[in-house]
Amino acid sequence: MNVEQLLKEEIKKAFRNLFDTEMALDQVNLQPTRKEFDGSHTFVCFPFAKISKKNPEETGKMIGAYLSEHSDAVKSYNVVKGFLNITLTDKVWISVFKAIWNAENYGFLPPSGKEVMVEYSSPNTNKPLHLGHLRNNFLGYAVSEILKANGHKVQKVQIINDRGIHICKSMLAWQKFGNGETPESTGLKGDKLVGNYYVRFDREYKAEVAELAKKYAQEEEAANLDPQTLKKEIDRKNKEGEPLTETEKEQLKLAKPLLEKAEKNAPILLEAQALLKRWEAKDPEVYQLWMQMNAWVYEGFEDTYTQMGVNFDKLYYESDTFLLGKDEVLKGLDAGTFFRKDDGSVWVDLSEEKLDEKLLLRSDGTSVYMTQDIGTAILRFRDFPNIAQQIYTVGNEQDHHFKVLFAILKKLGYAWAEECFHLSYGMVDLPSGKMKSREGTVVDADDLMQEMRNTAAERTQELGKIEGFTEQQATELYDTLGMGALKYFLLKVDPKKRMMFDPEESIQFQGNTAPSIQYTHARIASILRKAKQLGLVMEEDDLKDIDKLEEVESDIIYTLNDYVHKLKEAAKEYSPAVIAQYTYELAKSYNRFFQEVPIFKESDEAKLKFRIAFSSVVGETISKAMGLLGIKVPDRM
RNA sequence: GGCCUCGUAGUUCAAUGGAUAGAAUAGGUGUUUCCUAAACAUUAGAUGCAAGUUCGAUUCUUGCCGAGGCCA
Repeated sequence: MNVEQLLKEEIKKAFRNLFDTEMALDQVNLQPTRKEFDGSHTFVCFPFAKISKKNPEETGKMIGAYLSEHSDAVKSYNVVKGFLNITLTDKVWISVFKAIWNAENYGFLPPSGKEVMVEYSSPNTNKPLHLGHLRNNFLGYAVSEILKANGHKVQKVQIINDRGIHICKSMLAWQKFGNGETPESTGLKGDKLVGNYYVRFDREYKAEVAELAKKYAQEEEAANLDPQTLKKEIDRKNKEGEPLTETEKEQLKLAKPLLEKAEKNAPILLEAQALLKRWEAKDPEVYQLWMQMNAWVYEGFEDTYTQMGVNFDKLYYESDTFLLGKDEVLKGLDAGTFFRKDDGSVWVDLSEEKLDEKLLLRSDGTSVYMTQDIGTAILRFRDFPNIAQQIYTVGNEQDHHFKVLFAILKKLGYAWAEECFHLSYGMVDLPSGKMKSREGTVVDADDLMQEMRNTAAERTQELGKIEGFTEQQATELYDTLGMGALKYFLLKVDPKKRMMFDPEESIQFQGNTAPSIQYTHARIASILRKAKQLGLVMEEDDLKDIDKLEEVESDIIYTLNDYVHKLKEAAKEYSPAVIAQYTYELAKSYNRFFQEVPIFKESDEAKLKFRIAFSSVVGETISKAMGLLGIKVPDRM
């Protein structure tokens, strides 16, 4: 039974009989009653004053009086400043509970027949995963689960950016300075090892740029100028808001072009570019090395994904799709959708879409990000012809990129482009500001996850909560709690918003956190264990003997009933935060119930059994909701 | 320079145009003869500034200030 629907029907009737007006059902807007007032549903009367030709206060009173007289469901009402608050009878709540309790698969909607693809993760293969990737992965995974619970079929995929200049940089540094190091020889995870060489490349590169720029300065007869050092000093001053001296301004004008020239001509960069060319020409030696280093990275990523608890149905590799992208661009060129400039580069004109011109192929024929994204999108729809929608979980710094991508696909005549969606999420900031790998202010994903598990272990041991646990059970619990805390922290914030992560303060286990919710679940599990021991099981008939509920009980039934609404809302908004907030509310109300209402002391057996069944439903709902977020719940903690 | 986000308690986050702007943390004060105190109860504290739209604006519009991003 749907309470809201029922109530709306009744209000509709009230309008018909009181004001002789026929309302559409969706005109009747109910909202949850704020807790400082009595009631569960609130009808806002202001918009209907015109229909009733009475003031809102009067309108509310008339409807309320009508309802309490004519409807079995309404126990009482009150009107505060034009807000009609409706209290339903306990009988209604009991039947709502019964429906949920009896439901075969409560919280999972029937199959919709819709199939969607969710892309998430999609890292570069030159660096280990960091905090930003964690938000991405948890978000993509949770959205996938939410869509599944809404009855859709979901394909989880990612594109691995395994080609390009970045991986060549790591390869080159490894060739030059690696001395044949491998993950085995160093004991490092593969992604970490490769990442180290990327950093090494950058260091060498910077040194060469500084050297070269100095040399250029000497050639320009500005022997005293050290462009790199000058630039650093000026950047620092700009950042801290210090004014620049006149000499510095003069020197900067001189140094800038020299520096740019050096950045383009540093020998190590030229070498990396040469390596990329050889890779594109499928030089066996280069290819071999590339496969080797990528294999290391994948192995490392695989480990990190396992820790994160995420997975994929299919992986796409940029090295497989970028050529398809080129083909599509050339086809588009032939068809006149794109145009070629004098230097041979290929462009698309999107001025009609209020976006400007965009490069698709460089003058030397090499592809850009856009090229391969076109290829990948097309390939995916070939692989999965039934998908209605493609969702890209990518940070909001790419907002413009995706606008352009979707516009291009539309221009190429792909109807499905209309249904492509960029699930854009905000950056994760540190107290020190933005994460920058070059400045070493990155929070490594593996390290952070380990730290969370350690903290969970410490906290649990402090509280003395692992009596009777085996070593393995304890380890599992620490993982459940630590990873839960981390996932919940990153998911409870609206994905669209940028968020702050303070490593010190973010690791909390009290309040609006996963461990606190998990704790509620463990308490419920404890009650259920005891009930089982006592052989207490509720039968449907027991519900007939209950005619009165505690206030907190009907509150919780309202919340349980609201789960499906939240599930739909979360899917519509692509927001796991909706589920996170909901779960916390539910756990919080249950904690109040736990505190206020005794269970095993209850002398009325029907009530006692009801409270056990009721607890069980709350526990299951918590478990399901947390499951959507990829968070496990323990039975003991 | 053009375009796009975002400004809410000390801090981290909420609020389909609705009521006295919710939580959590940090700070006060309480609650363990009772099913797990990672809990509960209680107290104090906020919409960047200025206009406009209306019965009503944190939400919509414009301007300014501030933070971040994208495109050159």
